[in-house]
Amino acid sequence: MYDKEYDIKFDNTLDLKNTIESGQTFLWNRENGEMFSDSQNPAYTTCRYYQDECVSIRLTQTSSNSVKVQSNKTFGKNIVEKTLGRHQYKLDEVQDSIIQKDTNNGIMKEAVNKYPGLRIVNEPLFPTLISFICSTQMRVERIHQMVNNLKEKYGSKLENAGSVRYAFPTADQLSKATVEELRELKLGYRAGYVVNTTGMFNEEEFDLPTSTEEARKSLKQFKGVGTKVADCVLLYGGGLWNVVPVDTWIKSAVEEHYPEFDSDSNEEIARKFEEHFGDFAGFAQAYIFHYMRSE
DNA sequence: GACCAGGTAGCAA
DNA sequence: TTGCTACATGGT
Repeated sequence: MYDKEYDIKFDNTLDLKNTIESGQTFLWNRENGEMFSDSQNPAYTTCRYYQDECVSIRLTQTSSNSVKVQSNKTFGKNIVEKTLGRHQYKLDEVQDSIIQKDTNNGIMKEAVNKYPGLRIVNEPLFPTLISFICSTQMRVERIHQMVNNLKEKYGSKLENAGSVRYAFPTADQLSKATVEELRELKLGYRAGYVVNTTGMFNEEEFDLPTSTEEARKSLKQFKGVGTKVADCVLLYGGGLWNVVPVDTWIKSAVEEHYPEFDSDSNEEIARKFEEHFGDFAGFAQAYIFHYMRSE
């Protein structure tokens, strides 16, 4: 299945497991065993479209700052570099920035020190949009299950040497789904949002505006997309690192550790957090989120 | 059996 | 604008 193999070395530390399993992306699966359970150094697989081709990828961590990429296509390497931010930034500079700006050096420093290789992923837009529409009022484990259900029912199947992989469906493929079918896949009330949003989404023409505010507004036109979901899409699917999605975990972290950012409005918390931490505020959010959840 | 999970839409005031 | 409430589903 994989005739291409590459090593990617990062300038700074990379923690593959915590990056992929910290609720930023639901597009990867462990090769053996369930996600979000104890395991030392799992291999991850995904299957996706790139330039109209279906690409299968297997990823393993080989040292504290390198991964091995196996793929059926040469550009499997490019996909991994984009997803994990090989060229976009130096993680130590990002971490220095948010720790220096922190008003509660205790918790932020602790979170960064606990997960020094945690990065922000950069995944394709449409799968990220649908994944986070599914995420409302759901546990991370079940979101992952819903995404896998969508892949298996509507995505392209890639089969070779006894292993079977499914790509997340394109908007065109997913447009065949009905609300009834999606309810059978346990999407609950989100089924209608997914059908509606998929119908509105034109994969070729949709382009995220460059300004954060305009981009957020354009995402919120889709059904099931409010501020929090839009912000997740911007951060994990749009590469906008200044954006801070505020959910129940961040809300309680703010109440406990950052009272100066607190407000009745999650949107106001988000903007205060963004304003304070600046360009890398989304990283600050990711460290706090993962740290709170793994307590 | 209540309560909660990476919230949002729809409606009233 | 702000403040309710219903919404599917499964785990604790």
